[in-house]
Amino acid sequence: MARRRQSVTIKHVAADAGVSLQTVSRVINNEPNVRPAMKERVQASIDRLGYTPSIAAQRMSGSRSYLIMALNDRERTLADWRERRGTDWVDQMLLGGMLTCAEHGYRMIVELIDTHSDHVERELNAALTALQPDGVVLTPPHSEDPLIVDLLAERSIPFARIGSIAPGPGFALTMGDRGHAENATRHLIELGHTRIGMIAGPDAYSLSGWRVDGWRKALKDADLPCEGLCAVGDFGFDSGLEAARALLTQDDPPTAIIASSDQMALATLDIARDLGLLVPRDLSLISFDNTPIVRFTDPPLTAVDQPIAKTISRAVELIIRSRRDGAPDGVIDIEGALEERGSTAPPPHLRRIKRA
Amino acid sequence: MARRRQSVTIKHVAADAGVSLQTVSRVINNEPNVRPAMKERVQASIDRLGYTPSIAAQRMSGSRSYLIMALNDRERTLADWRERRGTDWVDQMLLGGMLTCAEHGYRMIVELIDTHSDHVERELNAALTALQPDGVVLTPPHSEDPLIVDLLAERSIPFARIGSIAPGPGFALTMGDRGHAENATRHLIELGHTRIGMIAGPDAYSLSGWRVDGWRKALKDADLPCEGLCAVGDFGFDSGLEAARALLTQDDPPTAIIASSDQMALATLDIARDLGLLVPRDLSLISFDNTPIVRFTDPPLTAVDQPIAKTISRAVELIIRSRRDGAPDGVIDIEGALEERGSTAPPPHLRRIKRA
DNA sequence: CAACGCCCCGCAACCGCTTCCGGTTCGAAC
DNA sequence: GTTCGAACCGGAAGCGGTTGCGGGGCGTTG
Repeated sequence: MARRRQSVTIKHVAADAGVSLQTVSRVINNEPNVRPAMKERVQASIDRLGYTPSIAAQRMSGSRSYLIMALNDRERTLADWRERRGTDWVDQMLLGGMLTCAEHGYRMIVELIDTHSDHVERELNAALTALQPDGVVLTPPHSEDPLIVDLLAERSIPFARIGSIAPGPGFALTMGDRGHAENATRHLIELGHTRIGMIAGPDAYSLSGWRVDGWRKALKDADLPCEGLCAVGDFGFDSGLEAARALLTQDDPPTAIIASSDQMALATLDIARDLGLLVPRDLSLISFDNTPIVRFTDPPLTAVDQPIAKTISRAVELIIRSRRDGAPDGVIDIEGALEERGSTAPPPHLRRIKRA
Repeated sequence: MARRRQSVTIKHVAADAGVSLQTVSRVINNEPNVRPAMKERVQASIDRLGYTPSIAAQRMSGSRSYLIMALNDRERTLADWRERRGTDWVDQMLLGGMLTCAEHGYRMIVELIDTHSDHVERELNAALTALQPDGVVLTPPHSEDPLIVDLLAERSIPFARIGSIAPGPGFALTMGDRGHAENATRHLIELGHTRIGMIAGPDAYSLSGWRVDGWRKALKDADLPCEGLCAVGDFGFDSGLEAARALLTQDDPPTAIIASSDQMALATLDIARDLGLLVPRDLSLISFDNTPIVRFTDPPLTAVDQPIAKTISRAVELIIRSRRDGAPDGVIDIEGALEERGSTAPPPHLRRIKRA
């Protein structure tokens, strides 16, 4: 029971239990062909000595490293961080992934990679050979980068593509962007809005397109116009300012806006204030993401919750299980939900009618 | 130049350069006794093949794992996350640490550990032997847990204690809590406030005490009272509600409050609204943390910025350098700053005088 | 009762890299 | 032209596990 400064190794356990190394190894990995009595004896030694296998050694000899790598866009992460905007993606990713990894004896390690750089391949290769992860989680925009996807496929490392529905290697997971945009739009239509604007994300992200599709479909189903009601941003605050101003200063401005990110919604809130518009009296606002911030704005924002953590968690599970069960087929869709808060209400003209 | 599905190892490089393994190893680790010409040749092969050493193998043979472990309190992290409060600590920790690690060829891995549990020791030991990190970063309350500190010291793993000034093994880093609380209080005094309340953090955190000390000192220097003006919370939103209510519903309530966390400040904002107090007209408010949320509240909160990322970054640097330079002496203090926003103003009675 | 096969367990090799140590080469001093 | 030390390079062991394979025990069968 004496605590030692050197870690206990499999050798110590073997000696303690009076068996050979590989028997201990079998017990650790739950392999068959070990008598229950023997298994128990070895387990007792393991518990008593407080033995834990070194993942470095496991990786060296066996094929598993018990590491899952989560890739993120360096530039965007750094920008978000530098400007103290909150880095919800990294945050949610880490937590959702970490917990699920822990449940299976794995660990998650976050890696930042430049996206638009000619040495992406080199960077990724370096990370892969350095860490030798058992799986990789890709988030947008990496999940749609053919270079990265191909590289992982070529190395036959299981990986998950979040926010991509393209067929191809790896598992595809989405967060119901199309449906949620449609629902959000419909929600606004039901409140009586007839001119509903959209601030879309950048084209480089497929999910930007899906959201626009959902918005457009809901409008079409209700015979409402969408021309001139869609502005494009880059998910960031500044781009949101510009997009919101463009939408709200036109001749017949929308009475409701769906923003493709919380940051752009916050920007819209600012522009509305500048223009003397009260939210939700004069303008209804729905955002995507549902980061912690939107609960504390004035008014709190109605938002589509993006279940990032849940999605990453599912991705990790798929990766870990893929060793046994193989790849799942089709696109896995994780549902979020519209969280109603104070930024949506019937449009001004309906109010006036009611008052009259 | 043909890409291979198997990683290139040191053997391939050695063969390609026509030298032995250990020469390559020397080049990688920048060891002396390698002729420049030879070094160049080997480096060329490394570049051409895109070789990166496997950290698992490096850990196995040598003494370095190139991993730094960041410990966090599981319960608190999970609670923060579940309730979508934002997990700024983890976030900032990860980013600050990750970037600095990357600069030195290290990687950071976040580990959650239960704090108030009898198997802390077991959990920590397991993580240490599994990962064999080259260093550990401890945050409050772990940084003040003797069990954890002793365990790390015993294994002679370099580690940093953030938010602890106690002498002992490891490096101590703080974020100027005492001084910042004093400055914040003085700022309010200069605005004319004479009754300044404090919502402190839990006693389990030493920094809670330091902040109270700073607040008390500033008041004492100005001959202002502090009796009955300090309430205690646990950094969480709910505890903030209670503390704020206690302070603001007493007979002679404070006209300004310093909250020891953003969450408790947000709670104070809610209570003030309930009591019909306008911030900053009737109540000035300063918070600690300066998480992204406080920029978007109404009004935006004046806050003491806690330079978590910078501190973690420094901690990582110290750990990595300690191999060469040994431990720094004394407590390292990373300065934050008071970021003035819209939640502080002169107290009501002064306003009335001015108006009169 | 001998032969056969299955279930257990252990010996040895090896994963990719570093470290210890011994051998070779080269330039300078005598 | 030797001698000698420093600089440079390579052979071999070993880190802590896993995997392939071979051997002993024991129950089943002819």
